[in-house]
Amino acid sequence: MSTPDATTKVRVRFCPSPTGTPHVGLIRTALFNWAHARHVGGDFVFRIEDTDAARDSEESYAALLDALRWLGMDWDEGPEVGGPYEPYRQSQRREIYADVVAKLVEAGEVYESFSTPEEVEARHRAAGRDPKLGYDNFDRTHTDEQKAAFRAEGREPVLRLRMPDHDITFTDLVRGEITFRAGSVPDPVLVRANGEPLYTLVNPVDDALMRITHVLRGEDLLPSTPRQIALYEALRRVGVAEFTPHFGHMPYVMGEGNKKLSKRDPQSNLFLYRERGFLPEGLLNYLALLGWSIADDRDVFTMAEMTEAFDISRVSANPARFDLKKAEAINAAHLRALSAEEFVERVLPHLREAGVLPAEVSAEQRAVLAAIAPMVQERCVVLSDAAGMVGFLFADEDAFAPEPDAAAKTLGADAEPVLRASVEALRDLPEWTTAAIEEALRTALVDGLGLKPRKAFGPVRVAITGRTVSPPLYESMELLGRDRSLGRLGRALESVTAGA
RNA sequence: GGUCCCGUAGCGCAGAGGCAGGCGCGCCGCCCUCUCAAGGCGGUCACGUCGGUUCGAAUCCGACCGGGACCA
Repeated sequence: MSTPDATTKVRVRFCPSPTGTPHVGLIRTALFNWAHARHVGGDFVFRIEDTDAARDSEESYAALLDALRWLGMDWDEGPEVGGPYEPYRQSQRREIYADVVAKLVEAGEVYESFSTPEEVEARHRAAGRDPKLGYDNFDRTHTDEQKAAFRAEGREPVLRLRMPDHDITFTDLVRGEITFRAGSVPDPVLVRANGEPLYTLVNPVDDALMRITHVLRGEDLLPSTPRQIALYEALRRVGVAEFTPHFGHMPYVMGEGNKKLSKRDPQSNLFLYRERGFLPEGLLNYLALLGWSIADDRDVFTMAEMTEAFDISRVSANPARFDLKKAEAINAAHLRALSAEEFVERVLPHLREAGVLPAEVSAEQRAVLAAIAPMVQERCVVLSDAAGMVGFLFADEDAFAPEPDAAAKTLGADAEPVLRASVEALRDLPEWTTAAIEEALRTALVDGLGLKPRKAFGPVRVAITGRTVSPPLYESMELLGRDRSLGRLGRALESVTAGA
């Protein structure tokens, strides 16, 4: 088999079908292709396989571009970018396929096959073979008269590729040498009876025409590799392909249980992660770990580090399980690594989305956010977590009320003396700073009332922030301001007194 | 049914003929502590089974078992 030599520029491709929302497994495939291209300084080609009119949609197509752009996986050739092998949507390449088919027919690489599945099965049965063996290569040797006779019966033939009668061996970039025995792969259909070319034909033809050197794809396509290699051999003989690419098959991404992560599983929906506030670099980092690792003692890294280190031969052949907890942990690490300014920028859209901040953020709101950001940042796993933590700072006083669960837990009758003492201690505080607030509250509650800190500050926290879990209390109060803080403590005190 | 891939802790990855008790996530405990995080310390948990080759096997070979995929 003639494979691309060292002087051929490396070209990889990502060629999804636009059916539905991008799947994290699909994105992992894109990532490994992209990383390989960037690592070796090759081209990353983006091609859309939109030949299934029944399942493809324009929304899905747009979603694919949106996904790659959000993640920062730039393509050197493809939709909206162009390139020397246009067009990059299969739906616009039909004449090309017709032309290739004509060459294959003329060269006798493919043949007309008239058998129905029922007839194939019947022949297997009659010969005492397993009826489920698949196509039996029966139509390989028909004469022109026989074919004419079939046509006279009203039959229309499909076009099949004649598989070679030798073993097919190739070196998988991920798995090493793999051999398919001669005769174990039946002659595949390349073109339907109605003239429609199938994936079997179209995918390798485009790869050949686009001079793809490395086909890195999911393990599910491994069994189709022998017939593609056979097709490449035929395409080379008719002058369509220059070489047969290298193949590498990446492991499955598994979901719960022992099943491949399904498209219908919400865990597989890429955009759900974006909506929750995963960082592109965090998600990508996690996805990279699905079958690859940068080192045995490290798993948080940037995409620059990944492209520097990525080596397809070090990808594991084992199925990878998608672990949401781990994904979140990796994302949280990236979130913490952000500068405070960057964090504010990124979190803003999520705060607007949650209704915590208005579309037009005032300078004052921005300043408050910037001040609380460092304390919130290290408490977030995803950006949307921030909404619940900073909401209390931007709430209208009329509308503000502690969360019912939090209130039920900490604002009972025994909170009354705590809240009363807090108001007393804070009312005339000379300066409203974190340090002063802390000292006043400690003196009043811990020393004065003899309470454990946990008991002392719980009711204050809920009165001020509305939640049992919040950013650090004194800083929060300083930012809230004296009037609003005292107002909230006062109202909490009223409700406690009224309830008692 | 045929073909192909994969079995190292709950999960993800290292280890590829030489003492497996590695790293990260998770979980548990402790420290820190105004809550929750973060951080620090400690703990928990693994080579699918059976043969073979070898002085020595997670690693090479074979069979089996299990999981998965593709084709029909």
